[in-house]
Amino acid sequence: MARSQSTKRPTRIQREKTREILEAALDVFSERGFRGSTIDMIATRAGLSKPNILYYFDSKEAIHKALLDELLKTWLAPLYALDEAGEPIEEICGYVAQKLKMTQKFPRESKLFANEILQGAPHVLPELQGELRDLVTLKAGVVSGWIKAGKIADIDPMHLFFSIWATTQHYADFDIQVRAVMRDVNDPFASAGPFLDNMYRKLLNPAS
Amino acid sequence: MARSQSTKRPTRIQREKTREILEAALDVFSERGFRGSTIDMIATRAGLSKPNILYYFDSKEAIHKALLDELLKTWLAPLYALDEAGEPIEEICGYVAQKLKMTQKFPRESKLFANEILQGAPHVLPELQGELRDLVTLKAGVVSGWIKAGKIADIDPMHLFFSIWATTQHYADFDIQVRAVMRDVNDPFASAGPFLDNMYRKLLNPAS
DNA sequence: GTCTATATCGAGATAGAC
DNA sequence: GTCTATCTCGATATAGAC
Repeated sequence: MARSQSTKRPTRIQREKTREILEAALDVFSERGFRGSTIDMIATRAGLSKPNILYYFDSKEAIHKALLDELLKTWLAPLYALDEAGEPIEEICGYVAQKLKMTQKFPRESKLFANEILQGAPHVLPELQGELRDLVTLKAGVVSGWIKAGKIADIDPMHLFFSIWATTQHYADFDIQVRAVMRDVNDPFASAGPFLDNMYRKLLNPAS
Repeated sequence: MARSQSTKRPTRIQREKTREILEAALDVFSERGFRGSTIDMIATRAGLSKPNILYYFDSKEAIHKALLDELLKTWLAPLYALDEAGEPIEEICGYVAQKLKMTQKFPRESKLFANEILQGAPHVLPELQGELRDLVTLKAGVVSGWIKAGKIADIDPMHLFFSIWATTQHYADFDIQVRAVMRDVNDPFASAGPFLDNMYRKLLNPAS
């Protein structure tokens, strides 16, 4: 039988090992980037041998691609959830809070994604130009509707999303710098939450 | 004579070639990261041969370090310029504008720095924990003074700086994503400027 | 399915001619 | 100072025993 990649019905053990490899690979790739990582590092962290890794995945690139595909599915979920029928400011501030929570809970995923984009998105450019663009265009329309209805201040919806992504993911992607500056604060996320909530409430307040 | 690195008086030609190599290296490193770049790529872009590069620099790492050292000097200049005696809101919004302008003018430097931090700052961690931390602590004190004097709203100064860095550098570091989303906008920076200026004026307004 | 051993290749760095 | 040719090493991927 060929590689498990082409197997129709993976056994429970196969699924578990695949999961363990992806888990180890996420550690390594997020810390060192794709080219800075070696299969040996992944193998060591997964407690397997190098050829054994290549029994489950066709190549180093295949592992990387699998991680990115999985990531994109969950990464956009909070934005999909932005609800036109909800209370505008609570919807957007709720989105900010959820994005920050995801960043705190999944810093490795955030770094993996940042690395990919920084290198020019060689693996996910089509998804950015397709699914992401469509989703952002759709939700920017929702925000524009709120603005026209006078429910929030008049701001550029796209830049609103960019600023939310930038400010939240910063705490994972640049954590070394954040920690270097806030040396004696052990949880930067704790104070980042209220800061960002306050910032976006002021930005969106229709009265100002 | 040994490597030019140890030469006391580099000739004009030596300085020019060194500059050309650094210029080419900045291109390559910012696009592909340190490990994704090869000396051959740098050589080709500089119009030189591989061994010739290694005549001017001891190693690939030495080129990278030279770029980072040079970068740090100019990167912090705008923050140093934040003036306690100035008008608070204009000082901070001026800093935002300058940071955005620097990001627009030096996107390669921004990406080089982002790559370095994302990988855990292997080369500049001491500078982050030293010079950067000291500078930010100092300027956070200035901002705190403005808050106590009632000149700006009560916000966390450190998170203010983080948000400024994140929102401005985002347009260089994640430019592929920004361009994918804003497909038919040819200059995202043009609209980002007013958006950020408005955002920080609202955030800092002491009346709210 | 999992290992040891190995083929192969790319890239950093050096030797030595010019 | 600059080149061609080469050494060397590390890493991906494969062969083949168990």
